[in-house]
Order: sequence, then C-alpha cells, then structure tokens
Amino acid sequence: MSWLSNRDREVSSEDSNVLRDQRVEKLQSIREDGVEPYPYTFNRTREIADILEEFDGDLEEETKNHEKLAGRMVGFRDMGKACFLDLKDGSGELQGYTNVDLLGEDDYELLQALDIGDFIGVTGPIFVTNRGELSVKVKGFQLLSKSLMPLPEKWHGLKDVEKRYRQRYLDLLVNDEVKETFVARSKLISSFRRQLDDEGFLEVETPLMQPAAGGATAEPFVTHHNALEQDLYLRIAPELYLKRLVIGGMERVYELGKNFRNEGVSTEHNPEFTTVEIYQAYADYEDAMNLTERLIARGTEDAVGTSKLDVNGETLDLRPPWDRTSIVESVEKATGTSDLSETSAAELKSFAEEEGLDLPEEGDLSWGETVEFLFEEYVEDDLFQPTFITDFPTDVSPLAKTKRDGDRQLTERFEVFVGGLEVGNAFTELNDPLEQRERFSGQEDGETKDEDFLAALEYGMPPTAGIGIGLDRLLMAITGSDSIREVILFPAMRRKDE
RNA sequence: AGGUCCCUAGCUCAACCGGCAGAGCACUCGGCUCUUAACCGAGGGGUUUCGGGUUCAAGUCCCGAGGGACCUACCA
Repeated sequence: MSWLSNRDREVSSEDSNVLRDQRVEKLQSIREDGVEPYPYTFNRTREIADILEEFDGDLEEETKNHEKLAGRMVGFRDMGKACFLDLKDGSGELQGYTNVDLLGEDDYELLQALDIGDFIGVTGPIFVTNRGELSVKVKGFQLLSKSLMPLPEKWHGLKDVEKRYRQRYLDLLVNDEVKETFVARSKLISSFRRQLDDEGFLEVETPLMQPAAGGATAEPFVTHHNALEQDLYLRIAPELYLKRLVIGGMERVYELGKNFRNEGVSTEHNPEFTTVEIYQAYADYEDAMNLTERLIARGTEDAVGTSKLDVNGETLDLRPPWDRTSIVESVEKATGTSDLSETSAAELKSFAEEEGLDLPEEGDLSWGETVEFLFEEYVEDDLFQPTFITDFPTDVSPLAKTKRDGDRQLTERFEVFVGGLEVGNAFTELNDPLEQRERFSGQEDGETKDEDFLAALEYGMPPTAGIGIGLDRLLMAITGSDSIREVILFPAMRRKDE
C-alpha cells in the first residue's frame, strides 16, 4: 500500500464511521472464511430486463434452464430460514428467493451476512412466487463485490440536490428517473449524429484551445501553454474553425462537443455545455430551419419515444412545420405597436421607459439591441411551442448575412425556441470578407477579431448556412427539467474543502 | 457579483416561546421457510456544516466563514 499517499490515508480515516467500520470488519471475516470478496469475473447468461421481457405475464412452472444473473443487492427481506432479495443490474430489477435448503447452511449464512449495496451473482431457475411475482430461485450465489458504504434509503431516494450532483453515482443508483434522463441524453446525441451522417455531413473536430476565442460574444476561460509561451482560450464556439473547413471544400460538416464560457451559472447556464454546430454549403437559413425541424423532431422521438410531449401538463408538439415569425413582427404583436423598423432607437427607448422597463444602464443601446431587449421582455417567456424567431437586427448579428431584399438593418438569422427555451441560433453566413472585417471593427467589446479567420474568408467561402443547437437546453425542454444541472451528469460545483 | 432562503444520524425528516437531540428506513443481536417500504423484540449510531458570541442553559438568538437552492445582472 506504499503507493497510497498520506492524503488518501487521512481522507479515508476521516471518512470512517461506525457503519463503515462494521462493514470493514465483515469484509475481513468473510475473507477469513475463505471467500474472496472481490473476485475477477462472473459469467452471467442474461440481463434482468431480458428475463422480465421473456416471462412478461405468465409462467406456469419454474424454468428448466438455470440462469446466471448478476447485480447489486438493493433489498433484502429475511424470514429466518428463507429470504427474498432484490437484485438490480443495469437493465432492471428482479426479486430472488432462496432458503437454507436450497443453499445449504454455510452459504445461506453468508448471504444473510451480506449488505444492501453488495454485488452478487446468482444461479437458478425463474419462477413465480405465490404472491405472483416473477423471481429467480437462488440455488447458488457468489459475492462479486463487497460495498463498504451504505446506500441512500431506497424508499425516499436521495433528495439533497447538492449530494445528488456531487455524488451522481448515488443519484443514478437510487433515483431511476435520473438514469432515464441520461439515457435520453445519450439517445438524443446519437440520433443527431445518425441523422447528420445520413444526410452526408462529416463529423469533424476543431480546437478546444484557441489563440483567439471567437464565434460568439462571451467571456472565455484563459489558460497558458508553457512550451509555446502563449495564452490560449477555451473555445466559446467552434464557428470560425468550421467555416474554415467550408472554405477548404468540406461542404457539409458538423461538430458535436463542448464549449466553455466563463460566466455566471444558473438554471440555464453551465460553464461547459454541449452544442452541435452544422455548416452546409449552398444552403441558406430557410434550409437551416427545415434541417433544424427535422433534427429536433426526430431526435426527440429517438430520445423520449415521441415528438408530442407532455411537459408539465401542456402538450409540446414538435412535429414540423414550426411557426416562423420575424423578431420585429413578434415584438409589434406583443406590444401592440407598428412600424418598428421605422422607429429610431431613441424612440424605442422612451417607449420602454414609459412601459416602466429597466433598460440596461451602460452605453447607448443601438436599434437592434433595443429590439432584442423588447423581444426578451415581451415575447421570449411566452414561447412554448417550437418557434423560429427570424430576421435579427444586423447590429446584434455580426456573422450573419443581411437580408437578400436589400434591408441592411436585418439579417437572415433565426433563433429557435422550444418549451420556452432558446435552443438554437442559425444564419445565412456572411461570406463577404470585406464586410465581415468591417462588422468586426464595428463591434465594441464583443466579438474577438480573429485575423486568421478573416484571411481565410478572403480565399472565398461559398454561400453557406450555419446552425448551432444547444443540446443541454434542448434536453431540458424535452424532459421538462427546470434546471440545466438535471441534464448534465456532473454540473459545475464549487470545490468543497473538508 | 448583489438579494432571499436552506444545512440536524448513512438516507428521509421531527424537535412549540431558548429547557435532557428524536422517528422511520439502513446497521447489529434475537425470532420467523413465499416476502415485497416484510413483520415482531432488543440495541448501537450525533462536533445539530464550521468558528466565535449572548445566556444558568443554544439545533433554536446574534456575528463571521464554508457549501447549496432560487431570483437579479453577464450569457446560450
């Protein structure tokens, strides 16, 4: 044990308590009896879900086949010379029955001495108890791994959210719906990959550590590369690299992965979050809307089994086509105003003040920023059914192409809302290198200028549509989760020193 | 970063106006050969998040620290 650091020793002794001490003693006595508490393997024949499925409903008499099942013992009902146990594996839970005649006295005594939380392998036929519960008749068993710490109580589960996030393994173990959420997450992600692959998109990987953090307006995390003697930023978006690939002739690419933003955490924000960004040459934002609808509707169906969801008592219907409304129109409708496009920023501002809204203090808001502000105040919270909000103002959309009808005030950009959450952002990409350079310089403290990207653009980028979808947010919407932490296995937590 | 609230046994929760820190499950011992939150009897288990203060007396009141939740701000 010399490789154990002193710190580990201290921690393990500090963690000790009566219940743990009891189990350590039990572990030793099991060893002394010649039973290895941590054997290397166990060849199970079936998973529990498989058994449950096969004998769903009726089973007249016990099976001739003996199954070998393995899992964690999560319940134990001792009746002296007979007992019942609940065995849980990754697929499901099955009751086991045995008695002293089936096991013999020595083995039976060992079984009685085991704790809830221990892993065991059992062998025996499948049968139905007098009370009608499908069970395995345990004619032999083997201890597969001794647990030293007691599991949270099964009936009430684990509720303390801090403990649930810090010790997610316990949360997954005792709260079945938590596991279901993360299974849905996995299915959603694989569905996106499958769909994009099927439509001829190529999955690529671009730098997570970038010399300039671009593609969005957000505070980056800074790190330092010693040998290169330079600071690097954890990416806030993969956008500018993916466009370089389109310039390089990769006409359909996507990247599914994490972004990092050094900003506040909230029910909708985690410092690292997962997006899929998709770029398609010779497509525009109309195509992007169609693709977004398909991806999300199908992804949801693959993840949770339906695209008509019940979210907190309301039906969220994700089947295309979705509502498409321009941001200006949505604000006009919600505020009962008109001719927003002809109204100056100053007039909008005084309108907002008359309505008693608190405008952001610093700096003068541009026309576009004011429109966006009014949208957030009046419209955003009421969006529940999937909706595309289109044609964002140019001054809040530095990477999007302006409208093809010549309106320089607006861009071909949309944000997509599902269940009231902003889950995506997309546009017809600005591919005029000179205009792009100008738009960057017009930004005050927003977009970091990526000179290398601007240089790449000058070699020519085809007409292209780009989409970004926030997978954490989307998962929140389709699982009805009220916090992003419920859909991230290990959400950001402040370090807790003991 | 600011505001409000929370932290009691392994887990879920009690403890009135400041008066001996409790229950259920889990654990230990005894009983019980078809139970299912098994049941019956007995028992062990606490630095009440941590550090100060007020008081004859603090889980409870006051101050500070740590962690968490929610709201606001930045953002997706």
